[in-house]
Amino acid sequence: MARPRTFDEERAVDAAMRTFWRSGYEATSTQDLCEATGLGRSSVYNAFSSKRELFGTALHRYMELRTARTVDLLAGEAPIREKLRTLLWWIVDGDAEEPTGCLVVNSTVELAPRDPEVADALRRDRERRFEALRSALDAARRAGEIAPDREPAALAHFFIAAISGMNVAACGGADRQTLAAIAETALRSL
Amino acid sequence: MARPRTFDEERAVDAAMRTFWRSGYEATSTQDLCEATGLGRSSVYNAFSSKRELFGTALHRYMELRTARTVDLLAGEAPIREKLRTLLWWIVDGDAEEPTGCLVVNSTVELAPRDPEVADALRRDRERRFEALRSALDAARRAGEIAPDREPAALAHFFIAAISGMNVAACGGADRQTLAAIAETALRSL
DNA sequence: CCGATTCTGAACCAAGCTGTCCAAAACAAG
DNA sequence: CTTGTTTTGGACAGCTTGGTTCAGAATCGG
Repeated sequence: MARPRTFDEERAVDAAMRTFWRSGYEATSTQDLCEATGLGRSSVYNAFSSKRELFGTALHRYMELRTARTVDLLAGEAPIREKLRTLLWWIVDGDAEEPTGCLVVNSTVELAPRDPEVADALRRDRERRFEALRSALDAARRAGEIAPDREPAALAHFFIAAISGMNVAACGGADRQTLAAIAETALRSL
Repeated sequence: MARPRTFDEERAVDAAMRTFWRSGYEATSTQDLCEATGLGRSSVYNAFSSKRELFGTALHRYMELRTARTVDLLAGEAPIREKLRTLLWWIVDGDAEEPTGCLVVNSTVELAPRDPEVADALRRDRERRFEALRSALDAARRAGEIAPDREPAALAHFFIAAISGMNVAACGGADRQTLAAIAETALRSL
């Protein structure tokens, strides 16, 4: 009963996500978002209300994609060392199609300290990843894959931090070899 | 032979540094810088040329203070484990007077990917820290403090990444206990 | 005290920002 | 086709931004 949208909303969110990811929230103008999505201002504001709102949607999409993949991996059957190696090597071999680094890390640094809503969304996502890690590590400990004196929760926090650190290094232009060295060293704390 | 400045330039840089540190480069307006330093626009522009330039000076000052402290610590006589523990615990017990996190990490994430000059300054600082770490680790290995099969360079990269990761966690609101767990776990990779 | 020079505060500027508005176009349903 | 609703592009508005200008205050050497 009305004119239908001529663009794919999911594609638009995806384009916006990459733009925020590459340039950060503040350095991305609404003009940039229009160009990235290929939409006019009206369409963007009509569909997403505001830059803030669109950022929220984009961040949500990013977290959903990434965290779901991580949770799946950790819930699998492989030995814990292999799971964690896979996790860390996703960062070593980035994706040439995508921006360097990680939108979650970038947003934590740029926005979390001064935006409670973003901070909260990030915290929820982090807790999801933490739980997945902790429970996989706990299972591995019970299965005797890792020493019984290792604290799963501490290890989970540690791996989250190691992953953040690798993403910061990637933003700083670290080469594959450096990232690989970090990954392999981190794995030795198991 | 002319009117002297009525403000302390170093103090002004310090105030600007904290502002960039707390809010990021883009989110800090020149107005914010005037308020933080207590100077008028003319004075700021007369002394520091531009926002970019002032940021550069502030970042330089930050890196000099931090890295000098780190290099001193690592060049000291203490056992390597103790040195590294001190380094990591500087982050666990932050400084209530100062913003959370680390300006170097924040700038690496926000600016390095799109600003070659900043990226270069950050890279030089990182190399200084890397060298200090690597040489301390190498000395420790020769002294038998750590296993001979540990690669000092890999460990150095790893600790830099771990420190970055802890700073990201701090930005995300991690509590002392979490940061302590990360620090202690990282130390186990020695 | 004087002249040269520098600093400072406030007004000012152009450009870019986020967000709004509106008329026209495009469609679905009857 | 008509009617009703939504989308769309482009113009527009109000602010804020980083940066400049300039007149006058301040302070130095002489």
